[in-house]
Amino acid sequence: MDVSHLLDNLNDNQRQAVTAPAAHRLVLAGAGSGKTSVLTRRIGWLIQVEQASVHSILAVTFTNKAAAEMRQRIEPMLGYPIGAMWVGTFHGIAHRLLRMHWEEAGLPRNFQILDSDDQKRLVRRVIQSLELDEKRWPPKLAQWYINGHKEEGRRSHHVAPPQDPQNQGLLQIYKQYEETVERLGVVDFAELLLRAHELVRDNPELQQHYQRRFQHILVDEFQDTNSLQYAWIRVLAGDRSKVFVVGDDDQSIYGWRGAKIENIQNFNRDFDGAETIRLEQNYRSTGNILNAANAVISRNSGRLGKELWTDSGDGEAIDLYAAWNEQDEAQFVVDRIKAWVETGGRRDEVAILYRSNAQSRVFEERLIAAAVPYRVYGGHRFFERQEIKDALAYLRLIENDQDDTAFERVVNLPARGIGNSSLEKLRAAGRAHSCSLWRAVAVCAENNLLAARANTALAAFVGLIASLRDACHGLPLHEQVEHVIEKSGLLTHYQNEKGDKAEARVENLKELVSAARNFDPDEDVVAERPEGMTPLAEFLSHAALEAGEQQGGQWEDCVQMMTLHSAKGLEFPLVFLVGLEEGLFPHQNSMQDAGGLEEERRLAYVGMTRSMQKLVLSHAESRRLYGKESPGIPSRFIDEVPAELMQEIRPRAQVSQPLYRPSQARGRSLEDNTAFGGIALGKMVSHAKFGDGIVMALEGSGPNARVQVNFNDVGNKWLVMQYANLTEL
DNA sequence: TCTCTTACGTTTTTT
DNA sequence: ACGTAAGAGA
Repeated sequence: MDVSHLLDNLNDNQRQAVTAPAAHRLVLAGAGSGKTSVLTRRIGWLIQVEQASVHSILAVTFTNKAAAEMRQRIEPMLGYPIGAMWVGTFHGIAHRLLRMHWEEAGLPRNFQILDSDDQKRLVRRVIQSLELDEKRWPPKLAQWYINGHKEEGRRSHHVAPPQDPQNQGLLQIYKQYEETVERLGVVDFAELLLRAHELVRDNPELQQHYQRRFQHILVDEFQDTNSLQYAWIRVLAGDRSKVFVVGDDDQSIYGWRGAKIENIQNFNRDFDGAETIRLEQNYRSTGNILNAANAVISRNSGRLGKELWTDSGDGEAIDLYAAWNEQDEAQFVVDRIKAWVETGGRRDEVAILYRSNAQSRVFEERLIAAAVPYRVYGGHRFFERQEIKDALAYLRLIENDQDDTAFERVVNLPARGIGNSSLEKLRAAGRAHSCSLWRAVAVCAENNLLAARANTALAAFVGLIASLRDACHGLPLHEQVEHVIEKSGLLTHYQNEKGDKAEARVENLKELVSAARNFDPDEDVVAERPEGMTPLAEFLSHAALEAGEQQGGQWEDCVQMMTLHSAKGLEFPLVFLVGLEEGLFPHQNSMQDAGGLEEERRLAYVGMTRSMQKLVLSHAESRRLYGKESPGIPSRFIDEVPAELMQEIRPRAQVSQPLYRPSQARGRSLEDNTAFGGIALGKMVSHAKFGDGIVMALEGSGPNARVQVNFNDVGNKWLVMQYANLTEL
């Protein structure tokens, strides 16, 4: 068989990686070194040369996008569809294992997936049911605690009993959460991985089966794996499979969510006889950009070592702009973009990269003023939108009425007279009988625990769900969705809602019907389709696992704006890396420890290496962020770029007079306002009825002057000065 | 039950 | 500064 197409246009190292004899391999692939190409051709090589069966290959990625891209590149290469090959995300593959072996995994056949928003709500309910103070144990923290333990492979019974009350509370929440999730028959993201790991680890037959089956395991973005994913790969591999991982320790930027850079650093130790192959030739950026990026990243310690190079010349200098403030910075960038377009460049060749989302606003304002179309990455994706989740909650209840998260979400949406007090009684009944809210409805009815009106309303809700379930039976998926949206009253509810968001919501609900119509389960699933899954159940899993694109349609020639994190993997001819100030980038919260700072530096490295032709760095001498104006010290990352590679557009600290003065805060000056008499912030005052208190705020003037006083007995009150008759103490 | 007020948080994001 | 979300009052 002619396999030259697998090796065309590859450099020596790439070729070595593609054709390496079977053994464990670590491919250290620098930014822009053609790693996706190597990965897909490696798979082609295994099949066409090594005669590996498609069946024997497992390819794992982090994002659906990467998985889809890999599939799309492999199929034309082989010339036939690869349905039998397992290509997917960690979560997707884990999900498939659990669907196929739900019984061994101890899950109900129709288990559903909680996304992180669902999970947070559920954690919150658990905290409330334990009567713990949400101030002291915020749901977000508890969620982080639970997922953190799961990602280290720890169930609640593995956690050593803590001595301090704070952690005791968290552990108690974790325990209760485990029980609840079990009862509801739902599974969160971390649970997918943990359960799939336990399934293969603790079940000798399955373990042997999969270890025999997957002769070749390939992993993309290996530097982003967490402990659990690493353990999972190891148990699936056993000691026969060959593991081929591709990654770049210098691009590890997800340590804060559990990724262990040590995994890539220890690969050669843990996988016997592993050999490292480096891809250092870069096909993306100019020499100047690479030299700058190399210089910055060289300050990190413990690197596996790698230096990018190119044979395509130095290119233009890197520009450095010292702006007076964030407005000036944005205007400079917009002017540069206009010049780029005027000289024939496209807008979608330009990216503005920043450390945190809050920075996008100023750029948006200036771009709008200059009538330059743009697109901001991030924000809610399709299946995460409120109205979509509402509709999905109805569908989930049809599929599984034990799902309290879905029940709570829509029991009173649209409003049907089931208020918080009735719900609280319902929850109490559920707790008392350890049953779902669905069953608690019947319990309450039998024992007359609720007001007659609430009882009727709940009975009607239960009846509604039951009738939706009946009506949907046998209908094609999209008609089920359509029916539920209409008959549940959701559509009418959003149609009647006012505001500019409402219209988009109605549109989205209709879009959900189309999504259901276009949903083709076959595309998603291999020959070993899990038996007994309804199309609806598959659709719901799909919605949770693949939240969909940010927004469709707006792709045409727009300036691209995104955080440095979301820029990973992308490339643009012209890149603006903005906000290079100490405290902002590197971010304040990451500057304390060496590890955090090194991750910030890798982020800088990622940002710089996005640029193909021209890189522009900028910082502001003064910046207004979160309502406060503060002076900015140029980021250390600027100093780490060799000066000879940079060209200063406006030399730093040359003049001290800002062009744009920071706008004066429109604070009311209190000195010239006589309405408050001698009353001022922080003073103790006395009121005839409320007693003594301290002045918290002053507002308005003349007859409208109001004062906020925190009274010792009755707390905060707003009082009109004119009538309050306060006396100073 | 709805609307208004107040408090809060605010690095990065995928599944 | 600003948006959101929970809580309080009408």
